[in-house]
Amino acid sequence: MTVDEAVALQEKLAPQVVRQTPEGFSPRVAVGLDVAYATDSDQLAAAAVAVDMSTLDSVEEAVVLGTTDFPYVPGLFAFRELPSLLRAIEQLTVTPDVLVCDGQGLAHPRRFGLACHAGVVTGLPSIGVGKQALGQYDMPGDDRGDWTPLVDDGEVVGRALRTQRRVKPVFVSIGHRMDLDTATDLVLRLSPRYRQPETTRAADQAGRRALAGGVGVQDVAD
DNA sequence: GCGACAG
DNA sequence: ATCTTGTCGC
Repeated sequence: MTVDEAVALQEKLAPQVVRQTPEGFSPRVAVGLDVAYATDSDQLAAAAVAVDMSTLDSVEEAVVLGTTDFPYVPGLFAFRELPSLLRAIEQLTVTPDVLVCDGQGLAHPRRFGLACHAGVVTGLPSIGVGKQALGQYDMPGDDRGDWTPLVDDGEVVGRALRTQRRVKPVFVSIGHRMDLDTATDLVLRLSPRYRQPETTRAADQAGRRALAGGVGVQDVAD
């Protein structure tokens, strides 16, 4: 796929994003998505880790090895990571109630970041949690839970959210079948101790673990 | 036109 | 994203 085709696909799928959370949404299983890259090759490890929302324990993880077929282009991030991430999600035996992506959702120039793309193609609710913002924002207060709107082109596309006192904020935006308040609440619940959600941390670790040791997918359930 | 630009 | 251990601070 070319850059132009990728942009065209985003513009075509963006209208399909549902900015409303399903009735009675009460996720029991949140799935964290992240990709780790090898230093000396084009190999990557895409990880999908299912986390129990009540205990925040990992209940299952799937990692798939792949290669980078698409270069890193700001705005087209999903075309680099999503193909492998979808394969990882398929390996899970549990059904995700919500996907937690490492990157932006609606906070994207075409309102279709990785989290939106992942949500739309799977039909699952999803949210995006980025470490860097695409857009403008004022620094939120110092306390955990403090937030300010993330604005792009005059539109509120997400929030700069402080998940830990005096720690740099993360940038939350909706992916699909989700609203900002619910996404914010979810991210806070997933981040009781560290800056990033446990879902992202678990997926990050699973990914680099797979790149290091050749040992493949492990089910961490008892 | 120029720079900045999720991971 | 990746190169990387210990260390200062709450």
